[in-house]
Amino acid sequence: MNESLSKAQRALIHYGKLGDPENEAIYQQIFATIVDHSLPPGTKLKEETLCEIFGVGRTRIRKILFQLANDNIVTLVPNRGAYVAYPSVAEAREVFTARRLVECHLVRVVAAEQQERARPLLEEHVQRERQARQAGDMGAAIRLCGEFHLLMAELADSPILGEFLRELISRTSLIVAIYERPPVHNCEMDEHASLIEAIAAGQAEQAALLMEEHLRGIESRLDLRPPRSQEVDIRKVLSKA
Amino acid sequence: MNESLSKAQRALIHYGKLGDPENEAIYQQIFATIVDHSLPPGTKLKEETLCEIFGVGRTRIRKILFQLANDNIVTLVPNRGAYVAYPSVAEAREVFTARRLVECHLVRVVAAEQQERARPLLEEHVQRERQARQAGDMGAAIRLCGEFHLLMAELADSPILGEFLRELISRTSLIVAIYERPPVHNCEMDEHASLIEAIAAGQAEQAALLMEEHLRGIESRLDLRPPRSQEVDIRKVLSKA
DNA sequence: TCAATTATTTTTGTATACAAAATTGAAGCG
DNA sequence: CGCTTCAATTTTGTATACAAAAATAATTGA
Repeated sequence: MNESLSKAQRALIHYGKLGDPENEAIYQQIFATIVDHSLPPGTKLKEETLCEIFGVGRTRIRKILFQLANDNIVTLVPNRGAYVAYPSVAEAREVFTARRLVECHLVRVVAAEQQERARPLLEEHVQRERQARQAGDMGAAIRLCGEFHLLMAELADSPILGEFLRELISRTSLIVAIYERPPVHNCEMDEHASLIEAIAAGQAEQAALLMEEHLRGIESRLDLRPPRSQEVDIRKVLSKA
Repeated sequence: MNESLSKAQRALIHYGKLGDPENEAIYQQIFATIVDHSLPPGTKLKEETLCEIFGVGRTRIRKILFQLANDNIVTLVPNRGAYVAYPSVAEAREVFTARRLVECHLVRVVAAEQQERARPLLEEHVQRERQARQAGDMGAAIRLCGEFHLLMAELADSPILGEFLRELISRTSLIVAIYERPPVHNCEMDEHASLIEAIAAGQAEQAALLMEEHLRGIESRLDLRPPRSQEVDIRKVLSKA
């Protein structure tokens, strides 16, 4: 067989991007730890340390860090190493803009085409999140809250937008970790509940509106004013003395 | 300094994702060759061969292939190697859906907020594309046509949506290579021209509409009927004899 | 004492050697 | 002649050794 395009190729055997299941597991573990705020933004991720933790060589850790960088939750600085990403205010704003665009679209599709399938799936999920929150497991709660939004892509049968949304949601976690104002309940549960109602009723526009408000609500509970700590003109500050 | 978050980190030194400029150049070269249809979908990309071509070790080629896989224009099959991606019909459809969503949004923003800045930039670009086409350099024409669409993200100052769009556009190139019907002029030049008019006039809704039609036009000139070569039920076909 | 410079250590980047898996080609059997 | 089985070859996956760069510590001279 001299043919360049093999059947296996067309069949699209999707193993996750890292090929090996063990690599995938390590990736997921680091990913989860970043997203649930256990590793705060800016944390240095030294290769050697990760090697020891997971008992693998540097090659594999390197591949995983590169993947995380592609997810935009890790920043790779040449010759300096990997850090948990620290999104800027501008990035934060655009993440929310993009989320509104994508999620309003998805929720509209789901409400229009998948009302019946949606309700049980979504309600079961909200239920699980409620339980995690009551049990005090905030890590799981954050993860489940993100997954709720990802379910829209699943229901709309939109893997490409889903993958993009997955990125946006994990970046949102970092943004919240950096810019949250003291008393923040990330995703209000009752907002999810009323969203489910609109979807199940097939009210696409109403659902889109609720999603829009929901996301604006999250954004508005952050402190995204431009002039943050850095950005100070040393000259002006010091010339007062 | 024991601090985990360094100043260099915050400053976000964006070197391209591959760190080294030489790696970036190799990446760009392979990327361009795939997108301009020199390497057709399904082509096997053997590591050793690429090493010889570019005179570098396998480690670096590997990183570059991994990056291309993240762009979704290369598929990595575990233990089998890298292939130029071969998007399915379903993927093709979703790429166009996502493009309509993103590009209509961007063009609306540009028409509403950047009318004055937009016209000269866009017209100069269309001009260059026209020249390439007349010179018969179809590779450059394809590239420039894609860049025209990317300019919207630039003008709208939306790097995140821009990066996503960059992916979608390069995937479109593969899709066109696979599913085009005989006489296809990829992006109609005059459609771009009327789009520029609407933008420069600040007619956001009109511009969005034109973009929508433009993208639907491209999609409609493809042959995206579901039952393609594979997908045949062997039993049914053979039981007739 | 403090700043600048140099030496040392640490950490990342790349090539390469070796192991594992897949492909190819050759026998062997029906 | 076609099909399976097994060996030989090719190709990918990973660890590791070494080079390059950055961070840290020590030294020197005002």
